[in-house]
Amino acid sequence: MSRVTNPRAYPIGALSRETGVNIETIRYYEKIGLMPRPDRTPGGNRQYTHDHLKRLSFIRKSRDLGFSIAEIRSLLGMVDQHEVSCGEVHRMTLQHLAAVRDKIAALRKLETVLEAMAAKCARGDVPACPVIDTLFDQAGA
Amino acid sequence: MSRVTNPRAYPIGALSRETGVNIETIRYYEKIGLMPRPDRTPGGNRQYTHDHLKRLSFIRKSRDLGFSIAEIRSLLGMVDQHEVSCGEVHRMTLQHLAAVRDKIAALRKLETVLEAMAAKCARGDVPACPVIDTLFDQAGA
DNA sequence: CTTGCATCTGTAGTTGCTACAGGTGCCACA
DNA sequence: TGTGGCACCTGTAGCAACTACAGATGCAAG
Repeated sequence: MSRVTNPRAYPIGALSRETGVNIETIRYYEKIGLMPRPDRTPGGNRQYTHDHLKRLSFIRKSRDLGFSIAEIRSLLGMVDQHEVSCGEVHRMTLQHLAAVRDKIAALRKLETVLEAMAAKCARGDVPACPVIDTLFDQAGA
Repeated sequence: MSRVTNPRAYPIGALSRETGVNIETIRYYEKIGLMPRPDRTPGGNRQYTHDHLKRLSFIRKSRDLGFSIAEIRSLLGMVDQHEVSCGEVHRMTLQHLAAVRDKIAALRKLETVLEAMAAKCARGDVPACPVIDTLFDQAGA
């Protein structure tokens, strides 16, 4: 009985390193119920398993893909209930894809406007600033 | 002396309508010092002038272009001090443009990945969900 | 003078974390 | 066996940029 801690368990720091998710963020995910509460050492330190690692990686990747916490919760909910409805997942993916495309389109417009503004004063310092003028021009949309 | 309120002044609701900025947001901008405190009616209601309208429109447009509150504060600071350094404004615009382009590039990548994921299950409901599988694949980056 | 919408203040909630403060656990090394 | 010191603990507050109340007044028209 020399070992009190499970040799196959990771402390939170290891999980953090492996997944690239901040320690505070891991605890935050636990608080909001996205990650299950892990076992603790007698002293109270969290002990994670490989399953936790897989789950956290899933969350991390989904976040990287821009899924919201709510969306991830819904995806994991299906996984947890062993009721992965591929149709539903597909629908969520497409919906998210549409949102991403909208965002790209909006940013492109923005890019164009910014380019135009920048181009106006590209010739150096002039008394009146064209960028400021543009922003102050007519009261609204 | 029949009129107590200035006929050339707008109440906050009118300013909101003209600029498309939420009433609560206008008060918020005042609280954080982005908008100056307007005069009040004897009863305490805010009375805005055309200058306020111009300034708020400026803020609105800048926000629409994705400038942060801090950036707008800096732009307005130059305006307020009658020291509009066109070079500095130009620099800020270009910097912001670069950030926008970075964001577009990131979203494009994301779009590609999401498309690929969605395409995998486009053929209908299959026992294992390819999207979930992709997200669960190998533990990390 | 009443009706009722417009405004008022102040606080709390949103999303997704991050950053403390002030305390313990754990483990290797002597 | 003791101790140094990093890892970890809880809990709270802060970030951006608002939004959403609650509960109290202002103001103008009929």
